[in-house]
Amino acid sequence: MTNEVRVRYAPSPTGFLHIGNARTALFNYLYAKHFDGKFIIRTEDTDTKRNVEGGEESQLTFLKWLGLTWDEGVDVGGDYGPYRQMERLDIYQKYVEELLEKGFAYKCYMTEEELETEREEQRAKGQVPKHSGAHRNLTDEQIAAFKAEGREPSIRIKVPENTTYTFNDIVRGNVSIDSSDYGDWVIVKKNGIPTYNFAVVIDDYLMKITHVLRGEEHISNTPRQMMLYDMLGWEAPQFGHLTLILNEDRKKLSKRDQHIVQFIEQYKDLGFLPEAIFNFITLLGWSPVGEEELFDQATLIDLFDPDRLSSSAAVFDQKKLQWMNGEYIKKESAETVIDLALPHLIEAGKISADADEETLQWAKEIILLYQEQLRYGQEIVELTELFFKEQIAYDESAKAVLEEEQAVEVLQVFADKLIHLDSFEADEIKSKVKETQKETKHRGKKLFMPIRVATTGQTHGPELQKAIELLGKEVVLARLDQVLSDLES
RNA sequence: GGCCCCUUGGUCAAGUGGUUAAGACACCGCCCUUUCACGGCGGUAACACGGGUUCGAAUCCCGUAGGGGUCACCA
Repeated sequence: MTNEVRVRYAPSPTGFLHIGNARTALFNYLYAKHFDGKFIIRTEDTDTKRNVEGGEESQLTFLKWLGLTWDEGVDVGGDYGPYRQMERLDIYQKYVEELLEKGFAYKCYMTEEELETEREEQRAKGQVPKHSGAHRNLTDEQIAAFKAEGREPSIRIKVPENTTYTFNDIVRGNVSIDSSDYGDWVIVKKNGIPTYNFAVVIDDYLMKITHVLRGEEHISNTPRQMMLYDMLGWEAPQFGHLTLILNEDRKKLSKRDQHIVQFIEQYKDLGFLPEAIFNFITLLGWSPVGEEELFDQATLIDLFDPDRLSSSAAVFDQKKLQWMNGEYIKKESAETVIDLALPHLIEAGKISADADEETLQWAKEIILLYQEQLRYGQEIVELTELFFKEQIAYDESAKAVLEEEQAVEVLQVFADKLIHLDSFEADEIKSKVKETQKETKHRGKKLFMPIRVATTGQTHGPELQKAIELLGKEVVLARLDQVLSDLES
């Protein structure tokens, strides 16, 4: 099993699961599953200042919600643990010493101020800020003096000269970057904690990671990591840099883009289905052969082909996600649709949280009336507005319908028939519509539209008879009366 | 600014030297349904630009332009 594919997703517990990170996780997952490999979750928590309480748990919770499972990780264990970097500090220590002994790394006593001054000077000269390596060869006296001042060292890598790092990117093909673009960089911070670029290499190697799929923003980190693989005499995994997800302005999606919902948790709260999000995100930066777009997870795993990963960034189209979610909602059971939508009616105050059985049943029927059109749970609130409003407003197109010459007659006759209806049910209502047709000789649009508009206030909506039933006799008659008296005056 | 990456309709995208340049979302129209919705059918709309290479370029090469990423003791 030496060729076993092992890939990982490495979340930092700094907040909620972002759509971009979810996508990275998803592609790693698909990669692992497609090649019958292992999918590993490793928590990268070395930035202790940015870690947030519950961050790790939240990440894992929403990864699970999306339908991902993993073979190794903090919660499920595995043979290559621990899976949390802050619990691997002693492991890193050994390699830090090796690098120091072999002269690949050195202690740097420069202070933050000195570093900043150096950068400022370089910028002033029009140069790109690059660490000078000033402390590469300190004498024992100098070191003693710094220590006497109470300075703590960080540990830096001596960046090799005249070396070109080339890697065959899974997404982009050959990428090469010269070592001269890098100054000596830090592998262990003053606080003794390793940096990302260092810990990642040690972990990926020890965890036998074979393929690293990560965001494009990591391209410039890759040569740093390759230096380490070289120095330690290890073979590097294969890298693949996924394109970024952009906002409508074609900029990297940032938390400031408030018009775009960006966290998986928010999508869950809005009443999106995990299967739809999984499906949609997979199609952002990857496409299968053929014209199908709706796939379940098993099919996606089967179809996944890293060669078809796109190398150009994609704009996140929320409208299409909504459409796709709607496609999934149509196929869902009544129970699931109700679970998705009902909480929103309650939250919006349309239905009381402790409503009686009859009211609840009524609300559920209303929800199901909209199953064909509902794109996400929360949308139910605006869709069903007409069922909860006392006064309905008629827009221009609605007024135009009511002002057609046959409208009054149709509504008059229809209202008279409804008054005498004992069981106010869709079938009965339908026959009353039919009787109205016979009596008034109006049919089609001329018949239905005035009724629809007068009762619902809308020219578009769900199935009419059922909607009228759910509106209830009292409300319907009141609305008809109101419209008629308005029209007559 | 240096380095790296990217460039097919408004958006997602197929395409790997010869196609009427797919398909999906959105938008518009028509049909079905005696209304609406669903569904079906159709339409508008694209190879950033300029040079090569070639009998022939969206496809290969070189420029230009535009966009993006990155330049931390953050990941």
